[in-house]
Amino acid sequence: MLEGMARAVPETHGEILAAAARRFAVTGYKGTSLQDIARAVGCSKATVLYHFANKEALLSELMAPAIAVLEALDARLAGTTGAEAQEIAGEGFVDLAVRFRRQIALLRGEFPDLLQQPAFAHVQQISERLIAAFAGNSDRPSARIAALVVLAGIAETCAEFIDIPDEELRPALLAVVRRALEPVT
Amino acid sequence: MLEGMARAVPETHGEILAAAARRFAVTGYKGTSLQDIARAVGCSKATVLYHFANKEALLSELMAPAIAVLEALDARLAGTTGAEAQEIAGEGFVDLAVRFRRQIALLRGEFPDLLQQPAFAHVQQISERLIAAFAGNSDRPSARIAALVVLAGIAETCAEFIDIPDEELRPALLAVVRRALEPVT
DNA sequence: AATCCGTCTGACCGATCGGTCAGACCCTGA
DNA sequence: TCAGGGTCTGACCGATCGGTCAGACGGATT
Repeated sequence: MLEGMARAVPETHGEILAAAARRFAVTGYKGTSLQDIARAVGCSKATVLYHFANKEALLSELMAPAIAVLEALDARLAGTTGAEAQEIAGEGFVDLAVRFRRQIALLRGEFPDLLQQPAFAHVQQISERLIAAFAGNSDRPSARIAALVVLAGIAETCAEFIDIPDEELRPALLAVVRRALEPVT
Repeated sequence: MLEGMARAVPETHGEILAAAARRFAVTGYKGTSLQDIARAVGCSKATVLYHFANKEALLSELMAPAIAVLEALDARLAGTTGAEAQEIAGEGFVDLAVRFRRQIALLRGEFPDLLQQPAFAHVQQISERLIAAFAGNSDRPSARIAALVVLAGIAETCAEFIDIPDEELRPALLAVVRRALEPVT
């Protein structure tokens, strides 16, 4: 019955997931059809839908690890204020954005739409708390504007620089974050 | 024959253009169908395609003024270097982004795709020169990374804050730009 | 009255989308 | 040898996309 052995069967599931990650990162979620993914894998569209209930399930499985890390960052942010919140948010989000560059690239411009889906129910509130942390929990409009510039700028930059090594991207992003954020009064 | 009189006929052309601007800014270019625009105007989809050759022509006419200002900024940038280039690019682009917030919002995430279209032939090169100017014409990777964070952050922030008055958004953006850019060595 | 033309529309087109389904194929255990 | 189940696929579905076209309508010109 149960055999803990490694399966010799072709791991189509994983191949589809990997191909979808690659295609989504280039042409976005809406801009990539199941046909595209199937072609990249070398199977039929029906096979993709055999391994994944629907297109949204594919996206959810792809985003799950990134969302888990985002939730962990949100937890670390609880109870912090001012400069401490800015530092934790900056270091944590740069880390996350660099590590999950592909995942960030795939929701370029589709972020508001995809947030509606049940799989991303919490992400909306988390990103609001993240902006507040970047603003040092200040409610001054200029602080919130600076926070959004930093947040969106990091995301877009990570999505753009897919190929350069982490060791080069991370410190440069951290430097610009520390410069750009409005100092707490 | 020729009468310079004001036409009493309904200016459907302008109405379609205005409705398209509003819809595109919310749901993006690809995400807005000609049917959507027609419904917002209160006419048929065929009427939209009577006044505009195709969907791309609608986009071109909508983007033309923003692109003209972008080209003017590019011309002012020619021959500048270092801190001067940073200042001109910063002030000029913030101005442009604030004024044409709707136009920027509509190409959220679709920027790379839409650049392929012939109407935006030069924009690709202009935006590369703009990034170089933000970097103070330095080729250090950290300077270019900071430049992209600023450029993308401004664009996304303007697209997000559609409703707040210009007088509030502009100075806050200018402040974060001047802070964030890497000082020229 | 007849004509003409700018404006507008419903019906239709081929393509593509996400998704379904019956059945083919093959390996395994009885 | 046969039955069962996991894997895979071609054919198909309804919906929607951008775009086309023949013709209806109405006001101005002759």
